[in-house]
Amino acid sequence: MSATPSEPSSSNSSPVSADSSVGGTPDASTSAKTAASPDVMDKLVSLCKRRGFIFQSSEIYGGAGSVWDYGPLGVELKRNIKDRWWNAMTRERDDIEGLDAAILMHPRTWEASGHVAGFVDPLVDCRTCKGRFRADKLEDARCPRKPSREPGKFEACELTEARNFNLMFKTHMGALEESASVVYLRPETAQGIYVNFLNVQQSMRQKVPFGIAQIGKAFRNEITPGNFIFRTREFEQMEMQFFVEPGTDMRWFEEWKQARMDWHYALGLAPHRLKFHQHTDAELAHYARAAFDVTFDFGGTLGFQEIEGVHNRGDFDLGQHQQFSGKKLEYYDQQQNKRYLPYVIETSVGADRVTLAALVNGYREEAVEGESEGRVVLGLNAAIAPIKAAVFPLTKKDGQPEMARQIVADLRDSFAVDYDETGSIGKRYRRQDEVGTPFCITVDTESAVAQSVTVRDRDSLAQDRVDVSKLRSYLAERLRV
RNA sequence: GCGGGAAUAGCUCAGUUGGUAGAGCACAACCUUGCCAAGGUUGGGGUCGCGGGUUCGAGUCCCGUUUCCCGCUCCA
Repeated sequence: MSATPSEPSSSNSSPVSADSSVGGTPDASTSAKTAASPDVMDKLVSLCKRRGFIFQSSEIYGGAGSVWDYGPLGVELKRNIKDRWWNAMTRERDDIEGLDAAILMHPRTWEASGHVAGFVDPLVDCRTCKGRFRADKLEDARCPRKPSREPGKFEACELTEARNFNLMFKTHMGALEESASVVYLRPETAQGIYVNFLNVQQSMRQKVPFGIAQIGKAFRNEITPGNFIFRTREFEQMEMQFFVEPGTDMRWFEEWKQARMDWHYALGLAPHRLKFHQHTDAELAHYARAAFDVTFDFGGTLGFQEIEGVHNRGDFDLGQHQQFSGKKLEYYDQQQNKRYLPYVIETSVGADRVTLAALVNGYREEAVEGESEGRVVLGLNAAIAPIKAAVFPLTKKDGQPEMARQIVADLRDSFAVDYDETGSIGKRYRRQDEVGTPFCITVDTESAVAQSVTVRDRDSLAQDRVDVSKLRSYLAERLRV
């Protein structure tokens, strides 16, 4: 987490100064076609399907609403992003512990969190005036068509039946549905952390300030899902809740704000596409004392949208759980000899949204000198690219395929590598460009004798001649970004 | 949830006043070439989103439904 806005991750910017032979540069501000073009999202959806990144769920049945499946390359990309987050949060720090809480939780959890109460209101719609009203407050409501009329009069309206709009998925725990208790699929992962606050603190002998990190699925019956994997009903969150002493919370809040933005820079997201959005008082959630979103410019009609939220939740959550469970959740500070309910600084990233941001950020179409059609490149940060290196025999003669396969066998324990011998060499390069593979290794006519291969860089198209014995270190050095 | 639009091969799309489905690209095999896509030959793929209806006959007309897109609405 050391990159700064002025120095984005190297793999995502041109390693050489912009050369006219490489039409567009990876810099979105100068590239002819970037995700700012309204059609780029469509092209990305198409590319993701064609190349095995993301498929619509249950497609053969006509598709399930607003859920998506990650294909072979998509799962690698997303996993790489999650691993990066996990390492930055837990492995590289002493003051954050990992957790994997269950999706199904005690139903009282959601009463305490406010999710049940906040969304039980039955609503009615009017087919005529398009108004929407709370069914239990109809007598106070007015038809927007006739605002001067008395409240509660709806003779011109055609009201629908009252419907519940709870965003939580509901199911039953227990085999017999009648006698089983209602449970919910968690609408956020955070509560699994709060209820385990003392378990983690005591078992790991942590002292406040410390954090708990978790990656997991969450579910919301969104009224308006859409925009590919941006808003889906099943999604994955990467959440870290940092517990601090009251009074120190705003300092930690600022620290985490910056740390999280730095993480996105280091991921390779273009600095000019990232910015904070501060929640206004009206936007602040019921639990929040302060909130900033990290927003990313997805281009087109989407524009800047939230990919992460950094919230100061105060002691709302621990306080609620303490009240609803009847169990003390206070932390005992031995040095100061005092008990208190810690405040919580929450950082909550949408894993799917960051994945989409990385795809949008990386997508570019470039002109190539001497060609009518250019190439499509997925300029992913090398560290998150699903395939790190592809190995090709230049020809199928002279034992080149065998040598190439041997290189694949030698590298695959450390890197995700791919072998391809079909089509022309140029076509194979293009195929790899399209899925963001940073390096292509080619076994050519000199390779057998010289015991060396060419390594071609995705962004610069430059080729290095590298000894086979040094391939591993050559790649390792360049993939550590 | 409301209004509008759309759905035909993996992708992008044709398909006439209803007459049993096509192209380009992609993909696979073989031949050829060999460092930046498109050479040659051959081939696999679609019950036209799904379900009804009208008709001798439906990709085409009608109804319903699902999914996606655009607006509105909603949004922890």
